[in-house]
Formats: sequence, C-alpha cells, structure tokens
Amino acid sequence: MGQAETVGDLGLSVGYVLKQVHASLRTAMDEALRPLDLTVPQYACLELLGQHPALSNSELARRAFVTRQSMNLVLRRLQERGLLTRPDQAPQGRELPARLTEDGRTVLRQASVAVRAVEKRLFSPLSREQQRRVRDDLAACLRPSGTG
Amino acid sequence: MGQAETVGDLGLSVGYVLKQVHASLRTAMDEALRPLDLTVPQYACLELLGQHPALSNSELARRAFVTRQSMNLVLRRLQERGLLTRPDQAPQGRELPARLTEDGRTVLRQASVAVRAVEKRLFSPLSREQQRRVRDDLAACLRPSGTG
DNA sequence: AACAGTATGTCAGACTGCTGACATGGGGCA
DNA sequence: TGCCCCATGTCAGCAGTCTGACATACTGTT
Repeated sequence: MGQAETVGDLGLSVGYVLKQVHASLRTAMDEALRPLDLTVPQYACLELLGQHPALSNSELARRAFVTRQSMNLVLRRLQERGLLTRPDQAPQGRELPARLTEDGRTVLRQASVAVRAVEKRLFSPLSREQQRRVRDDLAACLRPSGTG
Repeated sequence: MGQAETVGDLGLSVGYVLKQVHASLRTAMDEALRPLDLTVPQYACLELLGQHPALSNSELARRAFVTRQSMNLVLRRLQERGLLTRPDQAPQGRELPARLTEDGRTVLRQASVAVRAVEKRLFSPLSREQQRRVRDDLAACLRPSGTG
C-alpha cells in the first residue's frame, strides 16, 4: 500500500486537514508530557490554573473541552500528587477554587516548555506571520458558533 | 464567572485555538451524524472507503487516526448493518479489503452532505480564499513530521 | 418569605479507545 | 530451503470519558 500517495478529495477538506494536524499535535504532546507523568488534560488543567488562578472545576472543564466529571478526576489526581490544592469547604456558593502549589508551578513550568517546543516544531514550516494568520483565521471561526 | 472574557495567553497559542476549532467541529459532526445513526469514526470509515475502495482495516485505521483494534470494531458494526462487506478469506496475505455495499453508498452520500454542510457553516466566517490558505498552511505542517 | 430556575460538585453505570499480546502470512537473505 | 523481520487481524484487559442522576447553594420573581 502506498503510504504517502495523493490524499484524494479528503485532502481538500479543511476539516480533515485540521483533524490530521490535531492528531499530530496530540501525539507529540503525549510524548513530550510522558516524562513528566502528565496527560494532556492534566497539562491543560495546570496551564489554565497557571494563567487563571482559582478557577472552579466546572470552569476548568469548559475551557479544557471535557465534562465536569472528567475534570473532577483530573483534579483529584493532581491534588493527590500535591500539584494543586482545593479548599475542603466552598468559600462561597459551591465552587471549590483550585490553586497551584509550588510543586505544581514547577511541574507546569517544565511542561509548558516541553509543549511550546512541540508547537514550535510542528508549526515550523510556517513563518511567524503565517502562524499568526492561521491562528486568527481559526479564532474567527469560534465567535459566531452560538451553539457551541 | 465571565464566560467570554479575554482568553489570556492561551488564546495566543496556535495549538489551543486549533483544539477549540477541532472540538467545535467534532461536536457539530456528532450532531449532524446522529440522525443517520453514525459516529464520527464510522463516517470517516465510510468516507475513506468511498474515495479509496478495498482499503484494509489497518490502512483505514491509519487514515482515520485510530488503532487497528478500534477500526476493527467500527468495521464490524458497519458490516452488521450491511453498509460494507469483507471477504471471509484474504485474497492475498492477511488483508481483508472492505467494500461499500449499495446501502453503504447511500448512507455515505447522506452523511457526506450533512458533514459538508457542517464544515461550510463552521468555516463560513472565512472567505474561500482564506479557507484555502488555512488548509494549505495546515497541510504544510504535516509533510515534514516524519515521526508521524 | 416562598418558589422556580440555574449552576456546581459528586456518584454510578456504560461505552469507547488504547496498550499489550498472540497467531498467521509475505518478503528478504544466507 | 530455512530463518528472520515485518505487517495484518484478532483477543483480552485497562484507563479515560461520557450520559444520567441527585443533593446543595445562589438568584430572581411573586
């Protein structure tokens, strides 16, 4: 079987190409994060907390594109490892704001470096200008989707 | 919690934006395919077979970004539904080339229309020229990644 | 003050996909 | 021919995620 033959009509689909790049990125991130014993959702959680401290479980879930239930497990694992803390009781309402510990910040820093290297390598065929344009164009597709 | 506040530094990451668009696309495809009782991997399998008849299980798995084992289950379901056929014995080697049935082609046609409509809607904020450029730029990121 | 509506955190069950492992068939080389 | 390596198809076991459900806490209305 030819392995790199012409990709046919699917290659003309923006969605299919998008999926390919996403799959490549996901695989590369998995490999880069494995030495740190982190999964991609766990890394996403740390990164979000690093940039938005005291985010609640539900809010983290939305931004990481998983359900509250899944994010809940992620938070527990990270809490068991001492990378973040959550109050036993809600300071207000039911939200339990999660915060990175010093260890959490250290791991996040290492993970962030690894992931940025992965991104840089993956998108290296594009100039900085092209990367910016792709990012902005893709971002433009998110705003109007009131449904999702 | 603000729901559409400035996305912080993560919004500047091509990878994060890519993930968002991918999530939107995935969700929209799920909804569009549900009436046809098809999952996204099942649709991918049909689409691949429509464009490349007689592809083997392993080859389909590679192109749909799943494992052989997962694709094997997809093929069984589709075979049970009579949307495709596989020979009981391998005509050569161990490969069992799958082929769409007439029903399979009919379902594929409907699914393809639905999915193309989803893509068109999702990327509607971009001009055709922008869409072509995004596609080509993303495709450029796939070639050099010899690792996969 | 009482109510409905909404949002959060959590538990239980089911499903999907992946990793690991095994047997079979083909191609290359001594 | 016999051996080694690789690819394919398949089975078993496990982790991750989702759907559905429930109790709790805030908000707006009457």
